[in-house]
Amino acid sequence: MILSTKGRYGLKAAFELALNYGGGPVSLKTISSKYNISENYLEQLLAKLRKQGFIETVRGVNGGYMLARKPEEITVGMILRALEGEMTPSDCLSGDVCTRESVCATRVIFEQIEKGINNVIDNTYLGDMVRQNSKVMQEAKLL
Amino acid sequence: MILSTKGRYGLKAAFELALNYGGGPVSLKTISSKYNISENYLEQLLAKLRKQGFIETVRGVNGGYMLARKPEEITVGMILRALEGEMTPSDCLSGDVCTRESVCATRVIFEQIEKGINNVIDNTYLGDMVRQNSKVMQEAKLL
DNA sequence: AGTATACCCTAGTAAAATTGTCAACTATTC
DNA sequence: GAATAGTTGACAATTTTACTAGGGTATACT
Ligand code: FES
Ligand code: FES
Repeated sequence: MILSTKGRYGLKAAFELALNYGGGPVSLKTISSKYNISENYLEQLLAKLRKQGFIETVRGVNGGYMLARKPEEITVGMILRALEGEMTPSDCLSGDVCTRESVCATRVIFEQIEKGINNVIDNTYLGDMVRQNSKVMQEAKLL
Repeated sequence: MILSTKGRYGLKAAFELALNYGGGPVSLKTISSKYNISENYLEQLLAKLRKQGFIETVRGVNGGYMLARKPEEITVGMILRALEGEMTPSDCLSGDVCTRESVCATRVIFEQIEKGINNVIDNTYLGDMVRQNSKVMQEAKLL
């Protein structure tokens, strides 16, 4: 398992906000009950996204959460990194030099894995998810 | 962080065995001191690899570990999965149906991430690592 | 035969990460 | 001012990680 619930829940929530982009704030309760996620826990995840500038909030009655930018400007990678930290297979890749060996055979592998992951998450925008989803939903209706 | 020390240490050990393929068994102590890994801990990792048929052992004096197959027949993915379990971003992808939604927008993302990872680890063999390493070592010498 | 070497196996365990829960507080609307 | 809804910090249960400890077994060498 590569992603914890933090990344998985948080991405679902971000997708939900993208789905409702432009339609006013969505309350925590709405999201948590739709996806069956603990309310208080999801709150903490959304707080992280807010502190990093991806979502905005409106307090009080009829308040809730909303994307701070267009769905076309937020990548899946931004969301996942905000929640899970760097998406690296090994610490060595982010900053620190390999401890023991000057030339490390496994490092090359880790770099490639990282590249493979980044390639997906940095090139998929929340907007893409919304479009893809509406296409799938339409096809499901046609059956 | 995607891989734990299990996968990272285990892959290093497997690489070391690939490096010595055909040259008799390599002792635990040799590997653990070369890579600065706890002996008893590494033993447990190698036990997993043995139980899944990737390495063989010779007991007694001058004994040690050796690959059970050619380095060209063992992928990085085999090693990592033996140690870490399925390399999936989300449980949903391995067997279980998505719980809440019939059509899940994030599932597509997880599938692509998984595909990206598998693409690397299933197409890289220990033999490739050895060749790549010897090339890098030669280049380093020429400087 | 005896001893040193080296793998085998199980149990335990401290620390960290994960996955939440709880409760008091603040802001907004009606 | 009552109801709604986000904010914050503390904290607790559970699981995973990364080991450690120690006895057991097989082999080689003398
Ligand atoms: S020791 Fe850092 S990647 Fe090898
Ligand atoms: S609920 Fe399983 S991938 Fe979405």
